[in-house]
Amino acid sequence: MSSNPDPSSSLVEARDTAALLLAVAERTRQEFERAAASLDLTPTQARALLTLAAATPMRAMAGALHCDASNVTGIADRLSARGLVTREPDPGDRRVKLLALTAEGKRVREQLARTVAEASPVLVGLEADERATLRELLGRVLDAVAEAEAQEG
Amino acid sequence: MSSNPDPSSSLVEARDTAALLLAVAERTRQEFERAAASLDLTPTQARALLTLAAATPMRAMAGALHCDASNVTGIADRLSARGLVTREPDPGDRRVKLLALTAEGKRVREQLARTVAEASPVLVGLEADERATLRELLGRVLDAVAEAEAQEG
DNA sequence: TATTGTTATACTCTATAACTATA
DNA sequence: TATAGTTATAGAGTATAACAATA
Repeated sequence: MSSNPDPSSSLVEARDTAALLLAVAERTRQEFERAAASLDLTPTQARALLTLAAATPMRAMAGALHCDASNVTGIADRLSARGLVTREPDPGDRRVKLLALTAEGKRVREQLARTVAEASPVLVGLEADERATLRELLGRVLDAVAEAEAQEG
Repeated sequence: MSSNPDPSSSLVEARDTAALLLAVAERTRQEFERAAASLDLTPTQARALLTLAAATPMRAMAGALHCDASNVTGIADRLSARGLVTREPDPGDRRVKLLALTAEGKRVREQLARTVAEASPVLVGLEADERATLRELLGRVLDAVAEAEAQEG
């Protein structure tokens, strides 16, 4: 070990990178929360809205939000009370209810997506070519994580 | 606009980068939550613990957690009930209570920091030189955000 | 007067367990 | 039997407003 300084210093820099990513992630979360609040949405409601590119079974919504299925009832209730989503029957399975955006829901979702994108930390401080590099690296990270997940189960 | 394709395509790629960062941030949040849960901590409790490198006034903790000061009472109560923190008087100002880690709190905090670092998405999928590039870019993003914040107030 | 921490209150998110209607 | 959605329940985080102790 002492003959090669790389292993330990590599560990250190890996942790530095992890800490930096955690800080940026924290910041991103904060901006997301602010963007959601500007539209009177909680972070969870905002995440649910962004999930609804198409009508989605409530069970699938629970999966997308990484929460228990019982939570989706309340989340859908509150979005529904604001007129942003409706529960539609699934033609193929009468147990299933599909969450679908109303016209107003679509408007709010688009505004949300715009606001979130505009508030992203990457829009300040990086040039176009640097963003390209960042995109490449982040894409690799996501792919690796997805692959690791697929293997483990 | 049509004479120069760059502005619009640049906007598109900027949004792609923002979306990618959001996805990685979401993933990071998820791993953080899992690491916290493995030590029977909620995400908020874990964030509070990581803040406590040194004894911290409750007011400052509220600032670090970006939450209202009234919340810190309950968060400190629960950490205190588990024997991880204590409330110490501030010698210089009798209104202030300093949150300080117990010996057990220090142990849990260190274990948490280790687990969080090991679970970071950047540890899979990136080589050392790529992590160096990522570190450079993320550092720039953080700096730019901090600067923008300082200007706006 | 202003600030620190607390309490009371209300809302949202979260998981667990038990229930119903369908499959 | 198994699955989709709901309800009941309980704990945690969140903000607002009002309060006591201290500055």
